[in-house]
Amino acid sequence: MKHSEIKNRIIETASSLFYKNGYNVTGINEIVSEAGIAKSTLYAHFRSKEDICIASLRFKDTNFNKNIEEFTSSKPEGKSQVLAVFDFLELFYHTEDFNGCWSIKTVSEISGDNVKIRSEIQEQKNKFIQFISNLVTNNLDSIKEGEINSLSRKIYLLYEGAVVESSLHQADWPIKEAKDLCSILLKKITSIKTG
Amino acid sequence: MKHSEIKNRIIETASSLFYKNGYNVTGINEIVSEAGIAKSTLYAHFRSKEDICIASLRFKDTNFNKNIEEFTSSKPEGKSQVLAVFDFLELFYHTEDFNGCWSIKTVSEISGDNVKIRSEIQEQKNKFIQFISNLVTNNLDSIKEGEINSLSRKIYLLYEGAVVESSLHQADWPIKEAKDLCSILLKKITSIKTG
DNA sequence: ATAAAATAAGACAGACCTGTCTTATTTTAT
DNA sequence: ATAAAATAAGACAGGTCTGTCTTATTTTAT
Repeated sequence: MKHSEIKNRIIETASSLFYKNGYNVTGINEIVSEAGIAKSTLYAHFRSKEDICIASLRFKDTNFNKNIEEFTSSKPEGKSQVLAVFDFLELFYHTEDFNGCWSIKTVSEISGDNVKIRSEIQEQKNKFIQFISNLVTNNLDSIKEGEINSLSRKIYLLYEGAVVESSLHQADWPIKEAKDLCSILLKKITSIKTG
Repeated sequence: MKHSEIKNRIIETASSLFYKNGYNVTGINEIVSEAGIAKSTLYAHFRSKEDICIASLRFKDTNFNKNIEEFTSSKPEGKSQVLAVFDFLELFYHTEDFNGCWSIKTVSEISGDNVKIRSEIQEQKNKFIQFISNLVTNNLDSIKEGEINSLSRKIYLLYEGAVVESSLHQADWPIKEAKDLCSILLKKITSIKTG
């Protein structure tokens, strides 16, 4: 196994365990044993568990962005491409290893003054809002410039609520309700323009 | 201090520490020392840390229900009483010790197969949805019976998203956007009836 | 007043944790 | 081929954790 492959293996193993079982309860020894490497090798690649956490968050984020961009851009342009984020979530929900939002799970576990992890997550979420903003801008040409931010944040809120609540209730009604409400919101936007 | 007062003291201390610092990182010794009692006393009142967790969740939930019911019922009847849940949240957000949603923080930390804690939280959330449902029923007499569930769940989603995201971003725009979207939703409901 | 119950204080077991270190082996680079 | 780097394996330190147990003191109940 190549040097960089080992690093990736650590990140993939850690992010999988963190997501499945939680950050605090997942020990270094468990990561090492699951990845099939030596502990000294892990600490040759990362200085601390916190650094592994950051790397895992970035790994998850990169994957997520790639997948949701691929999915939404494959849908027909217009409102349906915006609503597709909820279809994407529905697919994710029915995945075997769905366990809610890894970011929110992680911030729930860390100390309030851990700025490193917290700001990493905030940045990722802001990028996601920007992604929604682009989606809205590209697909709803009737929208006013000054309304994009507010609309994007609302859709973001619906998405985030749907992830957390579908995981909590172990049901997909939050996803359906969020999509439904988003659809109502988009109708209102376009009806103002055309009406 | 009376017997029951000690039990309450344990619950209040634990729930405060759990909420502020997290469930897993808060140790029994810390609870004991902060409450100013002996460890043997704590274990005379509770069989395990998990039992303290359940008691703390119920304590928080009881308090929350009392406060939000008091607040909303003090507002003028009609839409504004429904929207008041977001004003309540805004007040809560500006509280010194606001730290997001304790339920979601807790489920984020526990193992996926911990049915005891998980189902306790699910029940609490379902009661909250029921509270919103009552609020909607009492204040929007134009609403159809078959729409109450769906509407309540949507408002619930908005509320939950607002709590989690205002905590994550350390800003209150999620609360304002959630209230705004709720307002849009309520307008749509009533306009269908009157229009 | 006296027996019973509750509480305080803290040692202790047994298990876990993170991160460091040593030693031996394997891989890589030149 | 040979020196340098990377990895394996795991002991170890120093700390944490939950829950039990003992002993002594205080409170409660009758």
